[in-house]
Parts: sequence; structure tokens; C-alpha cells
Amino acid sequence: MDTPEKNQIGTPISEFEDSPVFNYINSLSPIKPVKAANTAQIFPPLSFASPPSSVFTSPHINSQRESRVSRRLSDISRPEFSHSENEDNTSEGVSDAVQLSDLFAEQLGCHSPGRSSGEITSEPPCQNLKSELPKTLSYDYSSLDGDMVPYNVVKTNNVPEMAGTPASPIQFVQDVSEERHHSFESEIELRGICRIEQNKETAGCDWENLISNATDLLISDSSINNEHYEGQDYETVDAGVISFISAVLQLPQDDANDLKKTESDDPVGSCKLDKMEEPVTQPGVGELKVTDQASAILPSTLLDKLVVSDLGVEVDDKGEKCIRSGCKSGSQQQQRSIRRRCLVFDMAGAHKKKLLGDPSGSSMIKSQSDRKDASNEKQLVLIKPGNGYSSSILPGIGLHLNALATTSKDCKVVQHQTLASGRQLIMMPSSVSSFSSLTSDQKPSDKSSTLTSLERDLVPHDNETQVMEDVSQTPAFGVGEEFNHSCPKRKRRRLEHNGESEGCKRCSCKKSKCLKLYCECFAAGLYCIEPCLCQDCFNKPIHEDKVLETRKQIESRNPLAFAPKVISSTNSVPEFGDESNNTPASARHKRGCNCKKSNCLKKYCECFQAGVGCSINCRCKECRNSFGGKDGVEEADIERNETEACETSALDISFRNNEKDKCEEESPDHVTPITPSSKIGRPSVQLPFTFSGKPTRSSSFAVGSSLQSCTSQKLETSDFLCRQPKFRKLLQMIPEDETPEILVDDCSPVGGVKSASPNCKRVSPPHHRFGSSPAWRRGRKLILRSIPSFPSPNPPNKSSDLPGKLQ
DNA sequence: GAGTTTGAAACT
DNA sequence: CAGTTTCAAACTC
Repeated sequence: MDTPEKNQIGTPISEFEDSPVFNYINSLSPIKPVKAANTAQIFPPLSFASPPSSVFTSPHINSQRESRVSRRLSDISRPEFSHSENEDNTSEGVSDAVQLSDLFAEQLGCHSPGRSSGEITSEPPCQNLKSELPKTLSYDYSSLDGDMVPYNVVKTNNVPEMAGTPASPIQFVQDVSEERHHSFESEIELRGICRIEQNKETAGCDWENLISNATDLLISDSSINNEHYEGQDYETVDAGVISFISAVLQLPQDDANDLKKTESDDPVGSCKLDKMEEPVTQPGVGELKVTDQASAILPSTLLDKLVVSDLGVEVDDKGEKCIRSGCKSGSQQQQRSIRRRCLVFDMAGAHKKKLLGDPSGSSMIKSQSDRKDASNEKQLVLIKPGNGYSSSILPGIGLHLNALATTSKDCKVVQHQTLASGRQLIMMPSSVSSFSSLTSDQKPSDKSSTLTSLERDLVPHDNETQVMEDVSQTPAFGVGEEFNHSCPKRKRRRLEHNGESEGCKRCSCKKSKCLKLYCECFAAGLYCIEPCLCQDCFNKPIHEDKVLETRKQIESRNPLAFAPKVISSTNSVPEFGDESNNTPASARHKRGCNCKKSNCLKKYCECFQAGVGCSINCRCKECRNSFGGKDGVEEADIERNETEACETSALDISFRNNEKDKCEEESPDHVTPITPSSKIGRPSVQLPFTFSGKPTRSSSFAVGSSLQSCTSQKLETSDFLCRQPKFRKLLQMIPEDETPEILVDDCSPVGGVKSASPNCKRVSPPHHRFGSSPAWRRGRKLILRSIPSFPSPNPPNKSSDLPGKLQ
């Protein structure tokens, strides 16, 4: 059947028919000639579009694609597909690669609409597909292009994922598979699809619309999607797109009708994307199917992300409305995209604010520090590339991925990527406009996609929880500089109670203009945002100059003023409920508290607020800090610091701490797993760099904490494992010999202290992180270095200065 | 929501 | 460096 038709298709042009070459080609494979011609026209340009940075992506993508495709095909009973086969196309071999089939169908139909009378009747759709599908498909098809392709694909996938397709993906897949089976029974998906299309012109139309719309939407939203999903979605994209297309073609009339309905509902193609992204607005069955399929392919990963995204959406009031209402206008779309960013942001956590504020490289550093924190936060790592520009990001990501891959920290890597992508966009919302570097973004996604599988397994709940918390802050950033003080205290309190604001707090400054450390936002290096209740606020991007100037002044007085108050070197084992939970177990307050009446049992106490135990640095009276009183600990800490036995064994320390532990009052959350770790960290808690008075008793703090994290990383243990106190201990047990290196490699970068503290402050590690520069090893000391969260006029100077001082 | 308490930040 | 003031968050009612 196919062969003759294909031949015809291939020979639309009478001229060629006569040519011997043409005949020869036909003899080899009818489709091939046509394809070649088409591909030549379509692919090249598309492929060019793909960014160069695909180095990483391509391999990963391919592998993933194959695996997923194979999965999807498994329904069809085809274990694998190879590109070569497709190209060769025994016409039917194409079936193996759904992509190819789609491409062929499109190309054939498009280029020679008249020709492919037999198989491909969906010419009209093909035309649209030409422009759009080919892009995605072609990219997918091409090795390098993964970047571009994934991007589109990701979006599509994302959409479905986000949508949280009501129908179980599996079911959907089955349905589709059944339909497909018919076609496949005939042998080729493509053929089957074509047949279906023939039978159902309407479906074809829908398909066209869907595809075109989807592509448009994807393109337009690429920025958004990229942020969130780049990594994750990327994987699904391939399979998802393919499956999507095939599904569309094969869709039963019912589905087609649904699609039509959706289309009619959403005349604006752009809206579709949003809908696709969000479950409520699901545009069409086809999309749903796609999502379903994708989900089937990448169930856990996507689902996880979807969950997160959903949560974020829910959290974000505005976002919710926009999303759920569906896209009614282009502007709304943008908003949605922004919201999405915000959501993504949420993922990133409080850090996002800083990142936004930091056009400078500081953001990069921060991300790195986060990475160290790897325990809970996976995401930030990739941000480095960053100055916010996706393009720049890509390279960094690539490196990061590579490093991770090498290190075999797949889990972390994946997560980081995802977040990173999102952050990037978020970070540079304004600049982001450019999502121009979609390709770049896509790349990261691709990379991330490679690891997504790992992510699923490894991603702990913590991430999600954190994300949720962060959400509150994100919106402002995503929007960029839009700040509203409109939020009533009620709202704020409400949010706080909900725990949303815990991660990052909003200020309500009245006299300080938010340009003093009184202002929590300012102190955290963040711009005030909508939820803030501040008056006469100057801590806004609009007043960037003032902010920077003031910041400078403050830093001149105290270089560490903007450094996180709480320094945690280790993997934090965030716990649920309290913001303190976010604080790393080994975290310590940099400067220590000076409580007199609160007994360090109330949030007046910064140590308590941060969920960390008091340390030697504290001057508190009658300390009863449930996280760890300074009284008992102090001497021990001092001894330890002096001896620098930090490395000896965290266990010993932990035991001491346990003995000394006063944590009776503490909530169970802290008590169990975290408590020990925190205690462990405690002895070393003192900040090496405290400017105030008690300088360096310890490098120990950094060492100890870093040790934990580092060791864990080196061991390649997954984050969740690291989180496990037991594992930590085991890791800590590791001999000293290893520790130094560990610290050097991972720890230092990550080691950047990250504080889950309400302020969301974090110390950024040295820029070199990625580079395995030895300097990085010095990281311990560098950890405390304060990195301007705001875009500092002269960030480099500061950074350079600080290290010198510290060291 | 207003008022009080508290402790950090800023100032002298 | 110590003491005081200012400030805003945390807390209480």
C-alpha cells in the first residue's frame, strides 16, 4: 500500500519522475526522496536555529528520547527506534521513530500537498506543521538541536504536565495505543496516522490548529516554560511531542471534536499554550493526550513537577486566577508566564529575590552556594550562568551538568537544572524578555531532562515544600519590579501563618525607608515587593541607585552586613512546618544573639528564629534555645575550635551535643533528625569571619558543616540520603583525608552558607566554583564572604575585598 | 488591629 | 568599645 503511494508522493514533480536518479531513489525507498527534499528545505534552517551549546543536550536528549520513545512505542510493541532506520525509511521503518513519521507526514503533505494523495491527506495541517512542527521535530531529529527541539517539546510537555491531565496518562496511552495498533498493525505509525487523518479531516484540522497554536504558544511562552521546565520537560518533550502529534492524527473524532471545542473556546492560539500548561484550561483533548502520554512516559518526573507547579499556582493568588481563568489575552499570557516564573521561582526559594536583585555575578555565586546546600536545594546550582541571561546560563549549566555527571550526582544535577532554568528567567525578568536565548534555555532543559529520571527518585519532599514556601515571594520577582504595598497586614499575617512567608519575610518598615538593616528585605538583599507593608520604601528596583549606595555604606561598616545571619555549611535537613526547619542542622548564627529576656525561646532571638542553636558568639542570658543552648556547648566548642578537631568526627560532637542537648522544648520536628545534625554543626558553629568581635574561633564551623555535605556529596549519596541523619553520621565518619578534598570540591561551593532563615540570606561561594580551581578549596573561609544580593555597582570589588579580609 | 515587648541596628 | 537611641519584628491582648 504505502510503497506505491509513497512513490507517487515522491514524484509529484513530473520532471523528476523521468530522471533516472529519481527512479533509483524510488526503488530504494519511495518516501526517502521526498523526505530528503523536504528535510533539506525544512531541517537545515531549523537546525541552524538550534543553539550551539547543545553539546550536552544532544547526547542526553537522544538517549532519553530513545528510551521514552521506546516506551511509548512499547505500546505498539516496538522496543526501540533508531534514527538511522527512520532516515532510511523503509518507509515503515519510519514508524519506529514517531518523529520521523510525523515529519514525513508533514513534509510530504506540506511540500507536495497534491502528491501525497494516498497516505497523507492532512495537507492543510501539514502546512502549519511545516512551519512549526518541523522545527520541533527537526530539532529533535537532529542531534545538536536538541536544544531547540526540547524547548518546544518541553513546553508542550510541560503544558500537559502542568495541566495535570485529569485522565490517567496510562489510560490515555492505552487508548491511543489501541488506535495506533490499528495503524501499526498496518505497520507504520505514519501510515496509520495518515489513514486516520484521511478518515478524519476534522481531526487533521484540529491537529493543525493545535500544533500551530501549540507551537506558537510554546514559542511565545518559551521563556516561561524554559524557566521551569527546561530540564524536566525537555525529556518529555520529545516523546510528548511525538506522541502528541501522532495522537492528534490518530485522535478519534470525539477527541477531534473536543479539540475543536477547545479551539473555538480559545480563538487565540496563544491562550492554548497557557491552557495546556494548566490543567483547568486544558485546551484540547489532543493536548491532554499529549500530556497523558508524556506523563505515561515520564510519569514520576513530570508528575512531581506538576505537583510542584500546581502547588505554586495555588499559592500564588494572582497566578491562580490568571492560570485557571485561562488565557484570555496575550497580556494575560505574559502574566501567566510571569506567574510561572514565579512558581518556578518558588522552587528556587527565597534566594530568588536575591538573584533578581543581583544582576551581578553574585547570583551565580549564590546559586553555587545553594548547590552546596544540595541537601535540600538542588535547583540553584545552575543559576550560575547567570547574569540572568539564558544564553549565558546555558554554558554554565552545561558545565554544571558535566561536573555533576562526572561526579555522579545525577539527582542533584537534575534538580538544579530545573530550578536553574527557572531562576535564570526569574532573575532577569526584565532582561529575560529576551528569552531570545530560548535555545539556550532549551539546552539546559535538555540536560536536565537527562537526569530527570533520577530526579524523580531522589527529589525529596523538601523541595516541594520549599517551593511552596517560596512562592509568596516569587511573584514580585517574576513580575520584575512591580511592588504593591497594597497587601494588608492581614494578608501578610495570613500568609505567614500559612507558612508561605516563612521562607522570606516581608517588611513593614515605616521610618527606615527600607534602606537599613532594620528592614528584613533590605537586610536580606532583596527588594521589597508587593506583600511588603513598608512605607516610603526605597528598597525597590526603581531606586536601585539609592539601594546600592546605602548598601555600600552599610557594607563599608560591616562587610558581612548582608551576609546571611545564619550560616549553615551542611546539608540542611529542613523540616516541615517551621521556617526553622529550613535551616540547616549545623547552622549557626553568624553574630550570635544578645537576648536578655526571651531566653532565646522566642523569635526575638535570631538564633531561635533561624532555628539554630546558640553558639559561643551569642551573648544571651539564660539561654534556653531549644535548638541548642550556648551554655553547655560553648566550652566544648571552644575546645574544639582550638584543637580544630572539627574533622575528628561529627559523631563525637553530635554526641556531646546530645548530652548537652536542651532541646526538650523544641518541637519534635527539630528534635529528631535535625537536632543531632544541628548540634553537630554547632560546635563549629562560630563563624570564622564574624566581624564583630569574635572572629575566628573556627574554621571549624565551616569545616564541620562543609565536611558533612562534602562527604556526602563525594560519596555520591543522594540528597535525601544526606538528609538522613544516619547517613550523615556515616558520612561524617569518613576519614579526614577525604574531607579536605571534599570541602574543596563541592563543599566550598555549596558550602556557601545557605540559611533557610527567614531572611533567606545566603552566602555565596567563590565564583570559581565550577572551575576546579584550588582557590575554591579555600572556600571555607570564603564561604562567609558576603555577596551583595542587590546588583552591586561594583560587585567584584566587594567580593574580592571580602575574601581578602576573611582570609 | 492596637499596643507592648524585645532585641538588632544605628548612632554617639 | 560601651551606652543609648531608633527601629521593626514578634508577641500579647
